[in-house]
Amino acid sequence: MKKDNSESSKNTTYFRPYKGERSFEAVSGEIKKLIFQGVFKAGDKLPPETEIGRQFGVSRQTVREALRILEQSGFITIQQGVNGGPMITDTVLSRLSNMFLDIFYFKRLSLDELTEARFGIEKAMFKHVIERVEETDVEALKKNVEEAKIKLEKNDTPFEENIEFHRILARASKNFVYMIVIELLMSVVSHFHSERNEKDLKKSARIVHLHEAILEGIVEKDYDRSVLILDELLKEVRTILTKKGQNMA
Amino acid sequence: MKKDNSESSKNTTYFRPYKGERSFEAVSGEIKKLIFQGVFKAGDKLPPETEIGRQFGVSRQTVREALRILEQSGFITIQQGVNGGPMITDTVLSRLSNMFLDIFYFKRLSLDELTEARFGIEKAMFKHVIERVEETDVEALKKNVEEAKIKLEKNDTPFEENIEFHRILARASKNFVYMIVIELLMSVVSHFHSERNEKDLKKSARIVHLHEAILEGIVEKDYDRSVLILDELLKEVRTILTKKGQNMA
DNA sequence: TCACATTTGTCCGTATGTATC
DNA sequence: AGATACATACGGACAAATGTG
Repeated sequence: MKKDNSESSKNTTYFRPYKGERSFEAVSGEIKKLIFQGVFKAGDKLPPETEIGRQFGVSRQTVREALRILEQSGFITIQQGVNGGPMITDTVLSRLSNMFLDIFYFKRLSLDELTEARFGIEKAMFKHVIERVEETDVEALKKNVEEAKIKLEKNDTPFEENIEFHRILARASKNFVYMIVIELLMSVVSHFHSERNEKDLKKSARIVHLHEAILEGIVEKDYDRSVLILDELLKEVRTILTKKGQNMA
Repeated sequence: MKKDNSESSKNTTYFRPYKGERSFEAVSGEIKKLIFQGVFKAGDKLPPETEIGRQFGVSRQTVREALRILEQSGFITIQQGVNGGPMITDTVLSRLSNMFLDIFYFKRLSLDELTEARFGIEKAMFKHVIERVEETDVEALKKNVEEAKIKLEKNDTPFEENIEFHRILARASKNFVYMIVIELLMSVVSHFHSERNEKDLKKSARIVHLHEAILEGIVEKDYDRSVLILDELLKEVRTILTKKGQNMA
């Protein structure tokens, strides 16, 4: 804060950004800290911009820039209108995925190397899936495969379902770090599927079939067999994803 | 843009955000697109805020909010002063790491599950390291180990060097996706090392020794032996990292 | 060293769009 | 439909930082 010349100087501000930090950074940092501490939880509403500014002793402009940062980081969303304002909403993972996708474009990465990494990571993760899978996970996987089959019967390609299968697997690993990493990778895959929307029912059916086989292996806790099928699945995916569009501008 | 009532209406604006998009989002999106297209490259300077606003036909305030987004995403940095202004600087990976660290705190993840995931991912990656390692990578690894040893001789703990070892390994995999993922994981490890700065020379020496052994295995392209040592190393790391501070608020 | 120019940082005031009641 | 409360966006001003002559 460079100015504290508020003529109505009854609101003495107890808030000071430390040297070198800009005011809006200090404000966004303070709010983020409150979110981390659990003072604000998802669904809670923050005061309107004017009120936040009053409490921190900064202008609305400064508050707005702070809110932009929090919004971009996935901690809040903002609504206009009478009962609107900034609201705590946990979309951090989605924002992280968007950023990863940006980097993917920016660095001109290839789907080939993405798939290669996915290959190794998913296989490593799968070990824990077999160890820790619970009944609810199996149910989710079964439901997923069923929905994919229904789409196939309607001559519809179950892209999203087939991607979701791997997200469910990640959840079943009971390791949040794997979940995040898989989410990053799959969000890129999902993005390119929705971009070039090619219908290949035969290949989709093959994938659903392999998913079903993996599911059987999981139920029977047959790690070796499951991993073999997973291998086959990923090879299949690889040929689909990398047959064209090696990298993209 | 809600207002286009510029009395000096000689600057007719050809820029309009599409319905639903806010002006500052449109501006940041346009600039980001130019960066992706290579029109702006790292080191280039963007025009000052006022000029950007003039070109897009928006106010300076709107430009500033757009710049906050680009700054937060790691595409630009900003300097005050006469030769300052927004400059294109590629810090996207660093920003992604910061966001991952935020999520790590926010979701109260444990170093234990981080290490578990790192275990699997690094082992999967290592297969490609052995396949694709080049002389420059070996040189970098050797240099790293030497620097770590020098620190040890000075009774200093080579935390950063030991973490950097794994970044170099990731580079040697020649797969940028692995590099990104490892960067995310190691940035968390680095953060916690610098937080609780405990000097354990004995364990550090042991790690450096294992790094050296892995390096030997790489040089001799002895995958099986290298992986065995990597296993040992990661187990060692695990005991160090998880002996306390399972999760942190 | 010291003034000066440039550019970001921050403030205020005002108008308008938007969603809710 | 109208009033209300909120974000969005505008313009103008001054402070602070930083490089230049």
